[in-house]
Amino acid sequence: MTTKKMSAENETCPAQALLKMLSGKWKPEIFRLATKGPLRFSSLLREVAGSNKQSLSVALKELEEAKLLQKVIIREKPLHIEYNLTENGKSLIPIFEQLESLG
Amino acid sequence: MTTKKMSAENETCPAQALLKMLSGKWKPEIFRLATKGPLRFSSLLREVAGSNKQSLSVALKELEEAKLLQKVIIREKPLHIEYNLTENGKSLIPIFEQLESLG
DNA sequence: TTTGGTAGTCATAAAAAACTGACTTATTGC
DNA sequence: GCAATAAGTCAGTTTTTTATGACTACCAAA
Repeated sequence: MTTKKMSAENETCPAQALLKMLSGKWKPEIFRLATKGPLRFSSLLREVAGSNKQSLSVALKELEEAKLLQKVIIREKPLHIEYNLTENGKSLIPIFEQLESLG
Repeated sequence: MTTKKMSAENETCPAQALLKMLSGKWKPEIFRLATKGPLRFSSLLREVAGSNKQSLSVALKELEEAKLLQKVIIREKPLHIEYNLTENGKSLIPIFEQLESLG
């Protein structure tokens, strides 16, 4: 069963995992918005220009799996879901701000 | 001529450009090696496990275009080429180290 | 029980990134 | 001129990422 191409993720570079967490077309902006406050799916869809449900869904899931965001069900007026930064996510803010300051 | 899909790069997130400079399968490791000293194509090909000429070539070109690396022709024994960090590239080192420390 | 809001999933298609092996260019040493 | 070393390029293919539109699930109010 030795497949010719293994996605064995031979990551020899420690920074790579972190970079990957924020890589792709939508994750950086989603992360930035998350630093401003809780996110809702429908708001993102409206506010993130050019985005689409599927891509946001994938990006949110990946940010969640990377433990940068966490999903919270809000049992209120219209029941909905919020995405918040985890402690892990918050620890990335200073680095993110440094990146922004260089841009 | 309104093409349905424009790659208009609507980058509303300032950090995104920086992240993009180091995105992809090979650029993080190449950058990390560049912080240790000058790079040569053939050495990279040997040292970066699983890489290949084409991908390294593309990655180096992108790092060059992003002004993180610069190409220098070395007129010595066997004439060859070196890739060095630019000042711009060096300014990223602290951020990169922070990323590594979190990993 | 139908309607409306919220938050998605699914199958499929298109675009971008990465891989492979053959081929190219430039310089040096014999 | 001929081979060797270094640094690639090129065409074609595969893999991964992103996009589209239709459809689903949950709850609440009328």
